[in-house]
Amino acid sequence: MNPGTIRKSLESSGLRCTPQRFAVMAFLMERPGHPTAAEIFEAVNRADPRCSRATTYNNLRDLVQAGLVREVAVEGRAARFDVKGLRHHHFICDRCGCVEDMEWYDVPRPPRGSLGKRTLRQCEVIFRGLCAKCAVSGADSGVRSLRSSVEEHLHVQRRD
Amino acid sequence: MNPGTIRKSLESSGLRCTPQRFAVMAFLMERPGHPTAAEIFEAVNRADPRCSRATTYNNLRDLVQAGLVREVAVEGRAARFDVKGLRHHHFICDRCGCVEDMEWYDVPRPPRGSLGKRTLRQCEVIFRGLCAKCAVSGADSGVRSLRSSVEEHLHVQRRD
DNA sequence: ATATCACATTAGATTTAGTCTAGCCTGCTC
DNA sequence: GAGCAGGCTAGACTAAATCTAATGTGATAT
Ligand SMILES: [Mn+2]
Ligand SMILES: [Mn+2]
Ligand SMILES: [Zn+2]
Ligand SMILES: [Zn+2]
Repeated sequence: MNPGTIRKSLESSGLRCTPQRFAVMAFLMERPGHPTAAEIFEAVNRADPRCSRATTYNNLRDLVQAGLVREVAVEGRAARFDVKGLRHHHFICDRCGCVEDMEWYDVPRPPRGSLGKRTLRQCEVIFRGLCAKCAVSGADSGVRSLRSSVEEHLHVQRRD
Repeated sequence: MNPGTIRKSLESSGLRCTPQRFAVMAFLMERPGHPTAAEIFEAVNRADPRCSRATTYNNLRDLVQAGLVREVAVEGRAARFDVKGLRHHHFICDRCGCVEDMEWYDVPRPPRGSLGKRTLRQCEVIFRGLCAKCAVSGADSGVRSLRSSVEEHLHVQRRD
């Protein structure tokens, strides 16, 4: 990824291009696998120890606020981060918690009236299930299959 | 809510109906506002100090695994819990982080082929924006409006 | 050139949210 | 009533993230 591009995207969002902020952004761009804050800190700090933990977290916060980076919360696991390139949805694995990109498509807005006084900014879809790796290996362990076997036994329809 | 109903739903999911487990479930049913684990612990423990923190968390884990309760992760905040009654989606407030129920509707499945070897269990929609309270009070502060003003200034289209 | 100011960064302490441990209790079966 | 499994407890522990108080950096003003 061209350094000039990162520089420009930072500055056009009103953020100064400091070495630390640049490094966080560059790492996110060259590693599109939704790393956690801890992973980002470790990698950036190893490459250049001039970026402390507090700075990594501060910069992630700033990048999210500026709309350049997305934070993805995952149940029971550390948050993951994602440079906002092309629009996309997310698939989250029930077993390993990994986050994967899914092709984007338009989501129908909520039915008229159900919104009340709320202000809608975004509709996103989250797909859940087993990632390719988890679906293949030992397809019969983990949360997902525990659930399945309970339901199978009870002939119950799960409601989400 | 009828105690018998709770009892039955626990047992038909293969969970024993202990006083502590019942209390957690009962609290979730009579307080449909997506409380955090800490709130649940505090309330249940106050009503009956025989339910410790570990037990509250263990029971929440068991209830989620059994499919009776849903856990909702929220960026930068504690997870929230939700009894699975009628199907519904969620609205999460950008500013205060509250989680609100939204009328359910069918979500189009991901386009054929984009799923690969993954196993799909669920598609859920998450709406984001400002809740009624936050939309009304001081509609011009907070993350949302910082973003908006940056974009307005730059004439930039946000991509999610 | 020097002062000033806002913003950025730092190491490490602190808080928050949740998990783990080791032992005890309770109800069921033999 | 011994044995056993599941459940419960207090409190220690851990992971993730935030806060604090001090320092650094670079732009502008004098
Ligand atoms: Mn992504
Ligand atoms: Mn809900
Ligand atoms: Zn997986
Ligand atoms: Zn709100």
